[in-house]
Amino acid sequence: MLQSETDTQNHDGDDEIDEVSVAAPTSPISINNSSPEKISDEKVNSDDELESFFYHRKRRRKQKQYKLCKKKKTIENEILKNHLTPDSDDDVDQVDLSRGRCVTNEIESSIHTNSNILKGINNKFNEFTQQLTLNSSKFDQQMNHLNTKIDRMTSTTDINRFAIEPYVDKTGEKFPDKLMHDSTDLLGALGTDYGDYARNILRILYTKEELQTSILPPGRTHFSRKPLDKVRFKKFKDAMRYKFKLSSVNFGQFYRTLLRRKLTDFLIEERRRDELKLARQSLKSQAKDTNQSDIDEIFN
DNA sequence: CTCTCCCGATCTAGGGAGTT
DNA sequence: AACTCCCTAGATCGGGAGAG
Repeated sequence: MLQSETDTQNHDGDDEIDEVSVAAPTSPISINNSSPEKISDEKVNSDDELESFFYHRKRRRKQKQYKLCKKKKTIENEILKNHLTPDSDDDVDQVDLSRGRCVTNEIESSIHTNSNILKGINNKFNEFTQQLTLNSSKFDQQMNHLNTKIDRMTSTTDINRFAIEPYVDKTGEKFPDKLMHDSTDLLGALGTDYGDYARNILRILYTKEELQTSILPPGRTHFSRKPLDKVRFKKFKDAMRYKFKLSSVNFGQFYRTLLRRKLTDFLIEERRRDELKLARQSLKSQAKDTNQSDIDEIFN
């Protein structure tokens, strides 16, 4: 086919796909070849096999319709003829009339069966729709129950409190009551959860400038910022472990999975805090200035 | 309304594996 | 050996949520 030729010229990558689709053994062409119309169909261009297949089907349907039409027309003609020619034989008339009635009965019965089938389909469809509505409402109910359960669970669960549960020591290790840094007992510091406590300890162990300019240890050579002092960071880790009685084996995992992210965010916030404050203050002062100038303008 | 904490998305650089 | 690609870890940014 001309179109396919131009297609292959235009899209080299599609060649394989085209070949497959034409040479596929499941192609309807093989079925078509065994049809009674095979001889007449030999004239059809072999390139356009798919089209010829549909063409056969169309032709067969057309022929059927044509035959039906012809039959109908002859019957109608016969009936008409019988009506218009009263001289014809009465017996012959009766035979023709009965033939006509027979055909109309056939058509009526076929219409009847078709309408029955349609009714059946309609009923089935209605049943299906009802079932679907029922199921969806059941699903909605189940989802509502699930939501309620989740709400109840989350309301009674303190995520931060239970998050460290897997890392708590279960071997009965004895933890010290005090961990001094200068004159401050680190274990005496307070915090709403382990994240809050960690931030407070870092604020005790390091100066504001250190927190603003450093990153978490161990740091990397390609980072511009230096890591926090390692000795004090060891103290920080000890404080965390003693305070929450965490297992020495699992502490590394606790630090990596739960704590580190909070700490990096904390350090970044330490850097941003002052900038934000300054920005807010400047905005405020600007607003104040504009207000004052407005007032001055009014009075002048 | 402000401040703080937190999270998802994105950026950056190193390191390993595979290819030329 | 040089290069590219992909993965990983950590830093950073933007913005939402909640407490006070």
